[in-house]
Amino acid sequence: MTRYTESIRASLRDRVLDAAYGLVADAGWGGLRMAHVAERAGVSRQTCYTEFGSKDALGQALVMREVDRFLDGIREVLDGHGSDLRAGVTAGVEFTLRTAADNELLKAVITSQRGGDGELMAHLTTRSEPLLDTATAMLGAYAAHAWPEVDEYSRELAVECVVRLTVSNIVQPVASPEATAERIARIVTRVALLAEPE
Amino acid sequence: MTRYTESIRASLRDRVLDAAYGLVADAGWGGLRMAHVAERAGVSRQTCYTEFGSKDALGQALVMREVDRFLDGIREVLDGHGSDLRAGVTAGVEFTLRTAADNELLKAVITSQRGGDGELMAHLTTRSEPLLDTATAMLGAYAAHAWPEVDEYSRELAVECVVRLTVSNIVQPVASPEATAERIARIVTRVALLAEPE
DNA sequence: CGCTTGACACTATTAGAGATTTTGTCTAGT
DNA sequence: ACTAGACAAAATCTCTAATAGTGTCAAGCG
Repeated sequence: MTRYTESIRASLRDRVLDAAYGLVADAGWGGLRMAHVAERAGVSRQTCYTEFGSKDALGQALVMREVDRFLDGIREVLDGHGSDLRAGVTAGVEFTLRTAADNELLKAVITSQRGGDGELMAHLTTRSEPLLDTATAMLGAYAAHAWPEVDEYSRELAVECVVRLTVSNIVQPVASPEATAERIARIVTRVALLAEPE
Repeated sequence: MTRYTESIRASLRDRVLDAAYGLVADAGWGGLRMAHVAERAGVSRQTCYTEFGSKDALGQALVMREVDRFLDGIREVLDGHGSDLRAGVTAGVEFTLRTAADNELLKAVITSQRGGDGELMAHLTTRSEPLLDTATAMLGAYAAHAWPEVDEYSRELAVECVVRLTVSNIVQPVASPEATAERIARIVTRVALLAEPE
């Protein structure tokens, strides 16, 4: 398989996945028809099957793509803020809140929401459950790099706070993403920077 | 209506509610039959209707009782720890985690979980939504009393942390209630006690 | 009175048969 | 490498009849 064919195929996969994403957003996973996906992607139904194998497999590929994109986004945001952990956290949290707000699918994955329109998740043992673990690990590594002077236990505490508070604010938002991110970063800074009292 | 009749009636209501609680736990709200409730409570079906009016009304009464009991429990736990906020928070969180663990109904209310076996909540505008708000307010008042030297903003931050982290750990537990409560109290202490850096 | 019992209409839930879609595969054609 | 059409098998919808449950009434009992 040549390089060229590979890139063609990749763009084809992406077109199909894009179509699927839009249709799932409109009608939910249950209302998704392979025929519609094919049509919207400008491709034959058969091609979808040869490329993905089955509707379920297409679903898996879809959430895997979304998850990977999200994780890449987080990585990018974090890397873009060098050693300023506070700024990194603020930006990362805001990015996550915004993503969850306008990507129903990722919101469902992040909050581990079952049932509802996201019947999609019903059978996704793959890279969807470990999402939060991966994000936590990434944030932990970033924290270790950006705040080497903080002891490990405090860093752990802080990272757990970021993740849990962020998810909490996705499920039950009270303010804008900016304001919330700012607030969470503030909390987390305190958790990390205060040595154990008493 | 005499005092005596009142207490008789109250105990009758309680017996019926107890029966309903057990049956809901077994079969879910959807699987609950008024006839079974009456039978288990040792009461006629008609009595249930004269007392509560309808199945839905009985459901409301049930969750209201559970919510009130929970709130009373929190109040008691908090009051039992005088001015030691840290101890109070630890005990309160542990109480909440334990309650959620063995009271499916309250767990559903606390986490605002919709659908599932708790189809009960589908139509409860009453004292179920404000639960977290009430608990938050109680904790806030308690904090103001136990930690007067901490500025209000820091207290707000800390209270929000307790509530959100507790709910988060109900939804996704990683350790025992004791360990988790201890951890949350530690985090919250840091949030409250650290003056704003930079 | 306060409760039980049995009877009742009305409504919601369930079960099954049949029609209709959709999935997933195959084959021939471009 | 993809499209197009045809197809069996499986899933989903639809409608009907039967069943079960809710909510109300009136009669009876201590």
